[in-house]
Amino acid sequence: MKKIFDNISSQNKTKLLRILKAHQFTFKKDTSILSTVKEENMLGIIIKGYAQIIRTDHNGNRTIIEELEEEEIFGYDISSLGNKEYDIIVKEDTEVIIIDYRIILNCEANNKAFYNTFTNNLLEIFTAKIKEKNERLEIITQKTIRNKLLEYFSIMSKKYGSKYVYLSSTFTNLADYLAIDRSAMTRELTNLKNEGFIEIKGKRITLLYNEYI
Amino acid sequence: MKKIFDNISSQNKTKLLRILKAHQFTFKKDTSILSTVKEENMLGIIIKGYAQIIRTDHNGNRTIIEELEEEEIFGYDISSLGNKEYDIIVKEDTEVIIIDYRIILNCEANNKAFYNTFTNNLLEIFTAKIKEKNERLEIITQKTIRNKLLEYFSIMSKKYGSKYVYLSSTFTNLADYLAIDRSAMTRELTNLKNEGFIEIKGKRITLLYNEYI
DNA sequence: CGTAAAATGTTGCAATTGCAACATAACATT
DNA sequence: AATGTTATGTTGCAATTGCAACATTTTACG
Repeated sequence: MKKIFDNISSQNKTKLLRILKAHQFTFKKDTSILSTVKEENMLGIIIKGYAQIIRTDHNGNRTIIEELEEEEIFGYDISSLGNKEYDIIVKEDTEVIIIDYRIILNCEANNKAFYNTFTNNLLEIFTAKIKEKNERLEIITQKTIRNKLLEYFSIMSKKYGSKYVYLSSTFTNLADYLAIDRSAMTRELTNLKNEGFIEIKGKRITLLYNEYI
Repeated sequence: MKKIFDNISSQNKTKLLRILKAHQFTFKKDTSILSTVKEENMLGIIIKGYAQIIRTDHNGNRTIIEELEEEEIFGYDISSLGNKEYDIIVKEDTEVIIIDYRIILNCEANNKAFYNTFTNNLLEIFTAKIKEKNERLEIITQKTIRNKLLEYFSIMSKKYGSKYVYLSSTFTNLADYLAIDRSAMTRELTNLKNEGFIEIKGKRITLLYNEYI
C-alpha cells in the first residue's frame, strides 16, 4: 500500500516537515494519542511504531477499527476521531508527527517537487481509503450473514485473483468487520461448509464455487 | 459543500483543463456515462446538469447511491464503478469532463497556483467523502434498526445543531441508506413515536429526548 | 514451560427482521 | 382534472439473528 513519504528522499522529508510546521511526539506503549492531540484539523503520521484506532461502544465492547503502521496516516475526519467512542492507542513506543491540515492546503511551497509528491501521495492514500470504505459498505449493506460472507469472499477473491481467501486477522475480527455476531457467523460458515460452498483450514478459506452472482 | 473549481477563475479553469488533457462529453437525458467511459484511472466532473450513481442488485432492485450536481466528481474507485452493479445515469442533458487520474498525480504544473488550488480542493472533497462514509458505517454497523435510527438522528442532530431532523429525500431512500427493510423501518419509527422518543410531521422528525448515549 | 487470556465451536431460545401483500396517500405528467 | 406512478402505513408470518452460556483449543507471555 502507498505510503505517505514514497518517492521523497529523507533530505526532502526533513525539509518538508519543516515547511509543514510538523510537531513530533513520542508516545509510550499503551497510551492514547488523542489525549495529547485532538484538534479538528490535525493530520497524524506514524513515523516509527504501531498504533490502533479503537472503538469502545456504550456497552464497553472494544473493537479495532484500523491498524496503523509506519508512514500510515490518521486524522480527525478520516479516522472518525470526532466521535468520542473512538481513540488511538499506541501498541508499542511510537513516534508520531502531527501536521495542521490547513497548512497542507494553504502551503506556499507549490514550486517544490517533493511537496507535490507529498500531496499526490496523500491523494492516492485518500482514494484507497474511499475504495476500502466503499467495499466495506458494499458488504455490510447485504441483508443476510450469508450474503455478507459471500460478498466479502467475492471481493477478496477478485482482489487477489485466487479462490483462496486468507484471513489477515482472526475470525473474531472478521465478525467485527462485517458487523455481525461472531457465533452467528460461525454458524453460517459451518452451513456454507456443510453445503459444499467452502472449505476452511485455519485461516485459509477455499471457495469451491466458481462465481458468486 | 466544497466544489472542485472553488477559488479558480474561469480563465484558469480553461488552462487547467488543457493541462490535464480533459475530455469533454455531452450525455443525453437518461443515458449511461459508463457505457462511454470506464477506464480505471478516470476522474469525472459534472460541468452542467445532474447525474445519479445507481446500483441495481441481482434481484433487479435499483437504489440511488449518490447524486451528482454541478462541479461534483465521480471516479472508478471513489464511486465503486469497478462493481458491475453500479452505473452512472444522467438525469438531464449533462456535460461531463473526464480526466485521467494519473495526469493529476504526475502533472508538471506544480508551479501554477491554480493547479495547487485544484489538488487542494480535491483533497478536501476526498476528506469529506471519507467522513461521510465513516458516518454511514457508524450507523450501519449498529445491530438493531432502532439503534441505526437513533445513531442517524444523533449524527444529523449534531451536524445541524438542532433537535429537528429533516429528511432530504424520502423515507424509502432513508431505508436504503440505512440498509434496512422499509416496512421494518416504518414499524420501528412508529414504535419510537408511541414510546414518546420522536415526533414525525411530513419530512420533519423531532427528537424529544436530550441525548442518545 | 506453565498459566492466563483470547479465540473458536456449538446450541437453545427469544427477539428482531425481511418479505409479501395490501390499502391508502401523495406526487407527477399530460 | 384525470390517471398512472411512487411513497407511505400496516400486519402476519417465517426466517434470520443476536445473545448468553458453555466447552475446547490456541495463543501470548512471564
